[in-house]
Amino acid sequence: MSSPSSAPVAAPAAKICFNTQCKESIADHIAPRRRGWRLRSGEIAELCDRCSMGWIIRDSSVLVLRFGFPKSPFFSFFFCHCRSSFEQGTFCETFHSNDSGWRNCETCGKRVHCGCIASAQSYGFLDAGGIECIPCPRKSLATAPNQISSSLMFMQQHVPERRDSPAKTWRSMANPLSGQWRQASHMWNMTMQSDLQQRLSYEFDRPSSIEKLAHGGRHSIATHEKKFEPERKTNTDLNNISRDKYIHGNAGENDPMSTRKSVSTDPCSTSSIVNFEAKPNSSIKLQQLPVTKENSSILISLSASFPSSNGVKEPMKLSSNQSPSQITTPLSKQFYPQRMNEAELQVQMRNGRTRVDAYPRTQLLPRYWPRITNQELQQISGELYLTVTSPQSSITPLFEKMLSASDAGRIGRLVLPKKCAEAYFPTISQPEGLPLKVQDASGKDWIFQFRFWPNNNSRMYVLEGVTPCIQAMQLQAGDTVTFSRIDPEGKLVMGFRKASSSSNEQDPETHKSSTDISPPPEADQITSLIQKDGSTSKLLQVPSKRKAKALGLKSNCLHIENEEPMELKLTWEEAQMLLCPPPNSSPSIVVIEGLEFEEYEIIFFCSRVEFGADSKHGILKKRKAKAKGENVEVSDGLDTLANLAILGYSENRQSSQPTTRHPRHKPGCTCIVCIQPPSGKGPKHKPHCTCNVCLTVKRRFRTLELRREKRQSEKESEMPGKQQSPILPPEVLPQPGSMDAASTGPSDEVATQKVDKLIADTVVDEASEHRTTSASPHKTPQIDLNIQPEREEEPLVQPQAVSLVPY
DNA sequence: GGCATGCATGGAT
DNA sequence: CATCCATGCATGC
Repeated sequence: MSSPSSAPVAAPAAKICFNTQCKESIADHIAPRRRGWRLRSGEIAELCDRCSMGWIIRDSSVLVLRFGFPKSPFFSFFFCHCRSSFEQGTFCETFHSNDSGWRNCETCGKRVHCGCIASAQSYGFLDAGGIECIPCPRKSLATAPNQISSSLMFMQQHVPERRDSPAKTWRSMANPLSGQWRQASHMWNMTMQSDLQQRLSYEFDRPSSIEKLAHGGRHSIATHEKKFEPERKTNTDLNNISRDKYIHGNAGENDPMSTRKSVSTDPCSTSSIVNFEAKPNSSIKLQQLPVTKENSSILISLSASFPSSNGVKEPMKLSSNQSPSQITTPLSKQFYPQRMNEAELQVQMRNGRTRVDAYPRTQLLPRYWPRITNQELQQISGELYLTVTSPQSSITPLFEKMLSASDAGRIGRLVLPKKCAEAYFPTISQPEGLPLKVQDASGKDWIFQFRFWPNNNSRMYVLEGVTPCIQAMQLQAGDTVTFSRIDPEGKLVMGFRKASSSSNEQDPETHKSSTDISPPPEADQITSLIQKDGSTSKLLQVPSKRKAKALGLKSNCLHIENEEPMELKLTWEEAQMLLCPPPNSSPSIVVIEGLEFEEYEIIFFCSRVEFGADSKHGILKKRKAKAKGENVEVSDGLDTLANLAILGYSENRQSSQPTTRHPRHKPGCTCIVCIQPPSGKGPKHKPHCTCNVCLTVKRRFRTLELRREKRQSEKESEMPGKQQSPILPPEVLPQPGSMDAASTGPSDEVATQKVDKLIADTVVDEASEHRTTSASPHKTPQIDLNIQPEREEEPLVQPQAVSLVPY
């Protein structure tokens, strides 16, 4: 049943989801936007929302979205659909076992089904020809881990192996696209930016640690790690294989999601599983992948700030938006602590290699894993990130330490964990060490003497002169200081967490009753809703450790701690697909700068950290009014999020500086849309700037304004009795002529705030809507992806530009 | 005597 | 059992 013919023929008239496991009727107005792969007949498979989302997210991953999780309805939406489409993907087992397309693994000889999309994740192509099933590359990787994708993913396998934390499991989803999904699978290579990330770094760095991580010896993988002998990493053949796979987007075969549960020896089994573990408040990042030329598309990087549980806005970390190969994520930084220069890093990133082969093998004890909360990160970033640091900066939590009595005492010596010091602080060879400048959250610089003294053939690292800082922070024994690094400056930032509140901040739910499954008022709302519809039982669950334990959650799903900033990487097309136009809208073709855009009218909101966030209420409300048939309306939350995500795109890596940059703008564009943050700060184009982009923006704005007015007038004339329900209050809606490229005056700011508010209101409810409308687990369709569409045929990659009307 | 510094010790991991 | 590290303590100013 692996042939497309076995799938129901797309019946546009009936508008039934092409996915045989779904067969959900497709609303007419949605159908045109929910296209899947090209069928042999030349038609395009039409999918329902869920399936199509599952489909599109498997496209090559370039777009980077970061958002708080799970507060981001976008994320919720995203995963709901992912899950709905794929999480139960046992496609091969279910559908394809008897079909053709089987090949033998070149390594083990095992039969591997290569004929279906879903199975594409189960094998990899070898450079020398042939294929190799997942477990085989993994074995290779075990001995040749110095390759970023493999190493990362390999490490990910072990993250949940720790017994002191519940595993976050993630059921890998089936692969709709052979090559594409392999890349897309990278998209799901999540790391916890702070905690997990930290651990990934160290756990991988230190082979011996993995034994600990693989505590319990649940899997034989632990034995593999014992083979992490340095000399074996020189196995260039293996490395090359791994790297090539990675570079060619095939690293998905190495996906630990698959290997971890390698007990499933059937390479076709797509129910591969990966267990993730996320510490509270750690951030999750979907790992950047190198992209091949053909699938390299616009890189969008955006991280959003969402209100933390305590209502404090979390920092928005806008990461770089350069070419994919240039991206140095905090994760990569984490993997490459301070001892690698950017050039090295970039080279290695480009080469798909990590620094682990050059980095001293160290391991942090769990108690030093950074558990910096978003609030703390905000605390740091709030003062530093957007002001002191460069736009492309990112904050990487390094480690933390609970102050001992002596640390907090008047002696002024803060004993540093040896491995932390060696990993993240400058290398010092003399006991005298060197002065180390550390900024606190308020931006104040402190200069400590970073030094050591010999101790039992070892070293004991201390920071001297910390007393003033400790006192300034009013810290005492039991409090925790956190060290983070702002990259790429490498600036050290010191935060703190008071003992009295640290636990709550770290994991607000750990103090809840283990039987308390009621979600926290904010962060877990998505979770709870998803749980209601059953989704979390498979993919999206955001339990606390304790809760997870209490609930006996051991499902093969992704458990992600809430509130964790997350970074997704999507292709531009994926982003576009996420931009759902108003149901009744029809696109208009607009040519801008020589490019044709299929334009849906969506009010674009410019928002940065406030994106989707209501710091006060935490949970955002959706605006209730939605004008029926209103073409010109605020995009719904997802659209807005996507828009904002898109706008986060920046070739200039102005990642930390939120701007209203429009994706259509070219690299280096300095028009107001690109450079003007919502705050109004920064360079401005002159009111009468005649640069191409400004003119374009103005032109587009005028066009849309006129169109909007026209529609409104038409609507009013058609529905005189019906109350006009503009999505935006009039004062928020852009006024004709107000879209002056340089109009960033107070009125604009007011409008911006209102718009942001509306966005915020929109976003959360949108998530709720998607949650509530998400299929129940029983209704969750599996998508029959027994087709291997060629990418060039894929209709989804057709640019479907969405007009983003700057406010 | 008070304080800073550097080393040693021993419990914890 | 080795290592880490919190802290005690000796020494010098």
